[in-house]
Amino acid sequence: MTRLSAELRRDRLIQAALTVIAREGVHGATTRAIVAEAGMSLASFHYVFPSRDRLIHDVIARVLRDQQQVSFESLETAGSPREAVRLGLDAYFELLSREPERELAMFELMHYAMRNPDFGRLPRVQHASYRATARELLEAGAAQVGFAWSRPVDEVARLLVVMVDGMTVAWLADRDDAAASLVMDFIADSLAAMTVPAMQTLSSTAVAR
Amino acid sequence: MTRLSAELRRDRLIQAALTVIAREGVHGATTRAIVAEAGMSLASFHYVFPSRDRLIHDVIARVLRDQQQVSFESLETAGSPREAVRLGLDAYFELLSREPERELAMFELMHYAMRNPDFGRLPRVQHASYRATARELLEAGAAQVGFAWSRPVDEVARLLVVMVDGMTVAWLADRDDAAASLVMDFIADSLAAMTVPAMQTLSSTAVAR
DNA sequence: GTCTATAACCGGATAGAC
DNA sequence: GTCTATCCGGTTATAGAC
Repeated sequence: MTRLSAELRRDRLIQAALTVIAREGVHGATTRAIVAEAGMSLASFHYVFPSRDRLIHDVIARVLRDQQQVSFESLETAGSPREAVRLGLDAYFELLSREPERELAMFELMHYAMRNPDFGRLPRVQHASYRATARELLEAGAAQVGFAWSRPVDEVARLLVVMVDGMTVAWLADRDDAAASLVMDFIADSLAAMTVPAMQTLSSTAVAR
Repeated sequence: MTRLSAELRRDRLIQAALTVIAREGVHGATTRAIVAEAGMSLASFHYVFPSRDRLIHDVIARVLRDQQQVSFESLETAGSPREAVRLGLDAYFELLSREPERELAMFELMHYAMRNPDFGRLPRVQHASYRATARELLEAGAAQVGFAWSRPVDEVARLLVVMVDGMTVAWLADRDDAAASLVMDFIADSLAAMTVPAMQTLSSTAVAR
């Protein structure tokens, strides 16, 4: 029909794939389902992607790129480290509750990548990207509220990702909001215990043990 | 060939399925691959299972049943709550390191069940089973080493499962043993902070806040 | 570049002989 | 009860017209 550039077509297919994967799972994201979602023909798919696996690969890469745009808004009203962490967790949980399939899809994509040797180090990169995002948030929170982390921030970021991932897995399985709230309280308490009041003249890294 | 009872045949197929799922993932566990692993014909499969999905369902149920047999041995030498938790975590990590695909398979099975409405509450049950096992270990550890949990043990169990799941996801993605060790130290410290010295005359539940 | 049509294959499930 | 042979729907990928 209308002539589209290969780049635009790739973008649309990746976006459509993400939608279908969230709705039907990686298994249900067949090339047919994806092109139907994108409103194009099956042949057009193979004009821009050599294979379905290559598309899945690029979907993961896209997710990693886009996820960097996290919101720092929720931190602005926090009065204490604990509150800053708790507000950030609330914002995440709100996202998780609104689109559970989206988060489930992230796990499915990671596991799919782990099973396919062609995906190489992508699972590793995906997890590193999560930690990098967590680190940014932790540093932004510290700057915003005025405190420093008493451990290397990379360590704190890893612990945060571990706990948030675990909480997500649990909530996806049992959909227990109250239990998730309990876990978030625990996370907030744990991270708050890793902070020290800010020193004006020293950078936060210099304060770390 | 040799005549087998339906029950025995079911057992063998479930066992074979578990092997194939660990090796190839849920996606790769086709009926053909499973019967090849079990050394029987495709028709035999459908003689005892109405469908592949029903087999997957039963595989999950089997896993839940068998997992109860956890080892309490590692706790015996512990001298403190923190050490007890750390030893338990070491034992788990040893298992994870030895058969990573097995743990990956557990996640895949849970996610597969989440995507299929026919599986009903099975994901919920699966997670509840993990927590129940964690609870048993926590109670055994307290009894063995001689301390009590200062929070409801169900809460502690949930936090433990959340952290262990998160650690597992992270390690499967990046295979970073040192980072996992750091996380296990954190878990041990966190749980140790939730203990109080045992009172001889009161049960541990009576001591909980 | 984009489409329709089809090749080539694979998977779950079944028929029917033994 | 157990097997071989087959059906049938669905999947990726490609051929070839426009």
